[in-house]
Amino acid sequence: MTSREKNKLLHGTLDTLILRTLDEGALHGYAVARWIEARAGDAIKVEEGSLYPALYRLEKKGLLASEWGLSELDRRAKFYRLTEKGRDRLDADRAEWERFSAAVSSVLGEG
Amino acid sequence: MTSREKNKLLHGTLDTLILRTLDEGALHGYAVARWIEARAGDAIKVEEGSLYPALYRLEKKGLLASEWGLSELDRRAKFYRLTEKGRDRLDADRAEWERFSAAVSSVLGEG
DNA sequence: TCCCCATACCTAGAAAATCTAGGTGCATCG
DNA sequence: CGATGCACCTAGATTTTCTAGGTATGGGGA
Repeated sequence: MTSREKNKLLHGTLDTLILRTLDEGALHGYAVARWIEARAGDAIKVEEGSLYPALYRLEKKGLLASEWGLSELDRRAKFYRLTEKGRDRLDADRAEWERFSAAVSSVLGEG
Repeated sequence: MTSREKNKLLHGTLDTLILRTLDEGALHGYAVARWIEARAGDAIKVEEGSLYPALYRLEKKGLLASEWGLSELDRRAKFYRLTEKGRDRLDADRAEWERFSAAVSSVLGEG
């Protein structure tokens, strides 16, 4: 392996993926990871060491709000939901992703 | 701006963009940056503080080879070209980008 | 003439994000 | 009774990018 970082492309997009996931409704952290992985096929693995720090970051920035509760399996779990600010950020991030990924694809393209 | 990093999505893709650019033929560093920016519209800005370290990294890994020469304007310039290993890496990176960007888009998509 | 800008390179240090590699506790299944 | 899955947490290493400087040359405009 050249680098220790498995998913270096994830840099900067994980936050957006989390925001998008919670746009579906409140979920606890563990479920957020599973949801993203399910939608991504096996192309993205959400490591817990990336996930939890990301959730704290987002909450600290006021993009998420959290609340303790019980999971589907009656386990203690922290549920996150999008704030209004978070929804705005999601819109902006989506647009930025479109812009950026189109640019990269156009650079990578033949000719 | 939330973060000091202007183009946080660039993380991990810059190397690939450089490899792809040099697949066109040998170019000096400064020209690589201009070429990428031209292809990307104004969606990507290649900072010199990112560019040169990236070129050294890639050369150190054996993906690029360099040689001093003269630019179009007869200035001293270091020309880089893809090695065989670099071309292989480009192929792999392209595939990984396709895979990853498709996954992100599918997560971000509605529904 | 003088200064600014573009070309072309280089680098140290800060900042940010991810991953590794551990850890906790509890419940369920074999 | 041990392993596995759920659900959370975190310190430290690693990597990459950016900021903000620097060098040197040459041409164009005031």
